[in-house]
Amino acid sequence: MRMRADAQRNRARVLEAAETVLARDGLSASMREIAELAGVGVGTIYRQFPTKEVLYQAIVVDRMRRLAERADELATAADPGDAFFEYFTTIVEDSTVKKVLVDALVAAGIDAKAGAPDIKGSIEGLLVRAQEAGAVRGDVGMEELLALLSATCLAAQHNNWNADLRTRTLSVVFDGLRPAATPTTTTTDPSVHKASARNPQTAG
Amino acid sequence: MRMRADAQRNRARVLEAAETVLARDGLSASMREIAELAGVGVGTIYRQFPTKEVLYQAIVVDRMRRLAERADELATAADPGDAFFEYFTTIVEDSTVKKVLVDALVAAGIDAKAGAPDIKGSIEGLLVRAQEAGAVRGDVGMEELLALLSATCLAAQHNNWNADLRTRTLSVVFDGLRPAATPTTTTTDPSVHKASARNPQTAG
DNA sequence: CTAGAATCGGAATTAGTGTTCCGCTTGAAC
DNA sequence: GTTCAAGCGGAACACTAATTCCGATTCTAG
Repeated sequence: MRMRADAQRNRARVLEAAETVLARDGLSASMREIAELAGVGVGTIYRQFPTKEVLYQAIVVDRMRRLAERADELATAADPGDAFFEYFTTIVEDSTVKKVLVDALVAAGIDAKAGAPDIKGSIEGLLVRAQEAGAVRGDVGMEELLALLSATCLAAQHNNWNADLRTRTLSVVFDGLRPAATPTTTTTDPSVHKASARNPQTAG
Repeated sequence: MRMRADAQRNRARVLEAAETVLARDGLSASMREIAELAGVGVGTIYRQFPTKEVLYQAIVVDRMRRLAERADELATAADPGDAFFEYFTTIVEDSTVKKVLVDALVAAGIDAKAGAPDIKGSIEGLLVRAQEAGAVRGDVGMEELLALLSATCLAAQHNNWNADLRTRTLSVVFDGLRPAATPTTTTTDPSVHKASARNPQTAG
């Protein structure tokens, strides 16, 4: 059975407002604020989403889906090393602004969460390819990778990293992720760090 | 003028209980719970600490002081590299259990906080010595270091890292912090990571 | 245009927090 | 032992936020 037209419109408004507010305030955002921004009463939200948590879920799952999609796209990139590090950077960049993402990414240990697409699998794809290409140490597992990803996202958001600090910090982490000898790269000068050579203009 | 004996006893109890509860729950811990654990009424807490924040401050400042002391101790260690990495590890270890520490470490951007000792200066001492000894890349600044420290503490606590994951994750970060060629160390085998060689039995 | 059900808005309810208040208790000075 | 101010406990208050409820409104089938 189809929804009434106004109900559909309101549902969309609520989702949009929730996305905005949750991005800014994370799980501590209030329903009232979302309702106000959406231009509806709180009751209207509850008609569509039985609890605050379900509303969050809806938004987080959507974000996760997009993230997983992005990972799958990058999985076919020409340079698996670049793809891997770009993906890592993108997520950390996002998390400065998207508080929910971080809360969610971390809160539930990234996986679990009913209905969430298999983002872990998608990321693992990137990792394995990057390792096969020799761009990432072979002895780094998914656990460490997710731990590092959580860590940087959490800090980036919590301390509001600026672009410069983000670049410098990730540069250290990325160097740690690379094989000790960086055998495949053409540069033999150890003072050249890939991470700092990345050009942010390619975003989107 | 001296405090009444029972007041002194209660103050100590409150501090101890607060330390415990805050360690577990961070800033979201409730005064009621602290009072209960301490075996006193909430009013008793407020007699000694005018607000929740002052109570937190007292505990955080104390922790910071101990942390700074530890850093100063390690600053005279024989091997500045070991000292630096050991210190980093210790703090991350602690933060799995001590939620306040992390909240505080991160919330205020580590410095500021009235009355807190100059922990930033102490840490910088360790960093500089480690860099002079060639154990840490010279181009790593305090900002990145604190960012990495925040990041790992935050994640360690939030995701409840176990000892194994902590070791493996820090191993990656530490490798990123070392100079590319690791020139000074006697070991030439790159698969040997100092971090994983640490023996946890020396705690306390 | 009208009926009537779906939907709405936002006041009321519920629950949890930090903080204040005040009658009762207790340490310690004499 | 007496005295009494310092100190105590925890009920009461003020506030905030999630959730419920219901009279008023709005869609849509006919």
